[in-house]
Amino acid sequence: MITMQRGPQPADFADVRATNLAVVLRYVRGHAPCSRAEIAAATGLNKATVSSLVADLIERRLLRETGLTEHRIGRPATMLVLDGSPYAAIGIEVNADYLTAVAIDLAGQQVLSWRRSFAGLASSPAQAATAIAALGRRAVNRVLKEDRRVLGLTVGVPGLVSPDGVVIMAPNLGWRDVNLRDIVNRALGEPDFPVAVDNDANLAVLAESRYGAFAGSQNLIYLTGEVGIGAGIISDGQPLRGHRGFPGEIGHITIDPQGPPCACGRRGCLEAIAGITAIIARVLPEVAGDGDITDLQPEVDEVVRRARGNDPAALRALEDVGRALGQGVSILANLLDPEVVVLGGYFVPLAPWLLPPVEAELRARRIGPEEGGAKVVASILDHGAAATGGAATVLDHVDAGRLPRL
Amino acid sequence: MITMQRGPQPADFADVRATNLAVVLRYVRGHAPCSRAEIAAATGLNKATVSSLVADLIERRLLRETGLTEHRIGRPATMLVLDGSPYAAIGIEVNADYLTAVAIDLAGQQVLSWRRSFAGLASSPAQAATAIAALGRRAVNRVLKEDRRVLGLTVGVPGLVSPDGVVIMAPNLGWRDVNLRDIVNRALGEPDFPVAVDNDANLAVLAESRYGAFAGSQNLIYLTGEVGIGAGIISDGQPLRGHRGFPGEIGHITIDPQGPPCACGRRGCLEAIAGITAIIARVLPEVAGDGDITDLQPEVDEVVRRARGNDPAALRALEDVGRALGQGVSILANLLDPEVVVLGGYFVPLAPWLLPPVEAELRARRIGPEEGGAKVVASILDHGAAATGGAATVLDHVDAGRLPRL
DNA sequence: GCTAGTTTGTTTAGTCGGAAGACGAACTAA
DNA sequence: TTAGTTCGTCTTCCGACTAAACAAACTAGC
Repeated sequence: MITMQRGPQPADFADVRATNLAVVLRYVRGHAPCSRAEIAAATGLNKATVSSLVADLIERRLLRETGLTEHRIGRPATMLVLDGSPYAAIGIEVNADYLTAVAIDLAGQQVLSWRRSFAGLASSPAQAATAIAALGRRAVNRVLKEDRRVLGLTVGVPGLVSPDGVVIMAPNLGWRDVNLRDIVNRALGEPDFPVAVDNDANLAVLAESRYGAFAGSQNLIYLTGEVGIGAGIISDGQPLRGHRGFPGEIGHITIDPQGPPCACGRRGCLEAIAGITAIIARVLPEVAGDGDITDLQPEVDEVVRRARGNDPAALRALEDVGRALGQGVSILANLLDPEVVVLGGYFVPLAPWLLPPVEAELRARRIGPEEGGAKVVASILDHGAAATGGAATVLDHVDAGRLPRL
Repeated sequence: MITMQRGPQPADFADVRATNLAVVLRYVRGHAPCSRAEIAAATGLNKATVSSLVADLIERRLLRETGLTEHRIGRPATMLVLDGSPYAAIGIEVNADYLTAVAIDLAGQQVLSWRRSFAGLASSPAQAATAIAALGRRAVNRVLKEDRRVLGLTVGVPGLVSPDGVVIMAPNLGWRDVNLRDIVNRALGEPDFPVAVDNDANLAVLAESRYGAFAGSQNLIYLTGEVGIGAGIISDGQPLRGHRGFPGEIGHITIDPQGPPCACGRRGCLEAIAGITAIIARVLPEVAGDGDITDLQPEVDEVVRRARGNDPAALRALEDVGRALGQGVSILANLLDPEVVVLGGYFVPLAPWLLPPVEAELRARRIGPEEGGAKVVASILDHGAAATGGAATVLDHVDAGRLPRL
């Protein structure tokens, strides 16, 4: 099927070829190992065409033959698998308290995963970009040392990012109007692979739709459970982009007009109730108020410890938080009708206590029929979801037909 | 550009042809009258190809030559325009208090617009379907009498509609699990054109994106201001569908936990504050409470009269309603980043009093930068927006390359 | 009026890529 | 050994776009 974009975008043979190459590539991604005949039968493409396409993909080293089937009637089939090895895509995730770098090969195998601490708010954008570029350069070198070509590098940032890679604002990093893509691109020496910058929730939801528990879902939402709460939305299989590229700002929905004050100046925003700092302040009042944002993992661990120990105050607090979160999720579910809402970030370790009130709230506020309604689950990806998504977005271009030339 | 769907969807020459036919058709729709040479220059297609495509479209009577240019250097160009006349698409809108039928030709010209009263809640689904089919049959006959072929008929219903045309629930009609598409299709005698059923907000937003003040926008939201409040969403030029096909349920967001009770059992839902019956109850307490839903236009007219007369209670009530609506719009704007939110239905006559508080609330709750943020406007289409959208959705299939065979 | 220049749209030849079907290869079953 | 089955390639054909030449129809200017 050929679909239309806004402007006049005529199609020609190159498009047909690219489409069919991508069809074969994606079929093998999902059904490896498989034979040419199987691909032809499943896709409807002619056997000869599949042979030609596969030859092309093998020549580009995107596919590899991997032996014959045996003990079957008829001529044995030569099986095909993705050959991820010659290529890799890199994703880097910027957070208020740490950086993550991930590289995955074409087959989706993680070939690198690094985490280093990072003082986001304490760094100027230039310093931060230097740190990001340094991490990126190290990742690139590592990948090159393994004889892989780098297909692209995408940076995820918790904030509003314009389509051309300018960070319009990132409150938790203290940035405004930083052209991060250009800076990183220059710091990497204008490499021959594309450098992109995107919102962390957008990237995380992409990772979730590829490698999460509901991989393959066409309609899912990812909630970042970090200092702020943002939503990444995949609708009909495509990331929702919006007019300016700033969708997913759900953190400042008013949940309780009499609730705690929020940094935005209002009271009772979702973020002010269910953001991780708000949770910590509520459960661990004794450590709250020191203000500076460092790696919050120790505090989260302590919250988990208290909940595990059935500390009544902690349990009550988490139930309140879960109800608030459930209200937010209900709005998302009724408005966007997703198949699943994935809770990410620091919500993951707290999920055993958050999920029941979230689900109760969702049930109570559901408009549509029960069956098929939105499920809520905790992410099975770790904190590197946005970084993984950054790498996945690079692979998406390949899957969509932009094959790397040899 | 060829984009990918979920499954393996190979492309071949027919797809290329269909794509390019649609490219030409859509170019002429947007730039008529224009010449073949102009189309070739603008689209990048070869002149010979454009000639071939245009010949094809003329043979199908989708385009028409309309004379030559004069007084220009060089050979005069033969101008092309859309030839809407041989075809028409029909849309029917079901409301709690009336039915609307609209037919438009391929050029987007309205060729028919009827409104008849209809007792939605008082009718059984079978009776209602009979009424709908009767109206549809009359519209079809009228169109056929004008020597037009009917390309399709789409019915808009205020409720949850599954992709195969089953009305899962429509509270304001009292329907549950009604296979309206089959019923109407049978009542029309299994015609050779497709019959579809869709949610009214989905159709209205489509009409808005084609014929409204922001026609052509790729990211817009339409709020139905009827007895309930639903949202139709167009994102990246495509209607947002959701996992089950039930997006846009915004009416039961909690705006004020201490607000008036809602039919859903909670308090202070958006619909319970800003739905048209709630507005009437607030501004005209003396007429409220009679319960049965008839055509509400007289009551709305009275509300407008009082607001025009600067009745303080009415003005205060409308400002409160506007603020509540503004909260709902803010959630939409921050979550989906639309270019514009269009207020429809009974909100249109009340817009002069609703828009200022809505905009104030939106400004106060805006997360992203000011410039380019969501605008809020009243629809310039009348109550038949969903019907017009129903017809437009039929034309969309043509524009996407599914040309009618002669 | 005639010629040069310009623009339009068609014609012709060429290329590309997928479809259809024949065919050889390589296996199992009997 | 033979029949049957399946795989993958080869050959032929066709449809659709491109490129380039060309005819048609006009204006401008002498």
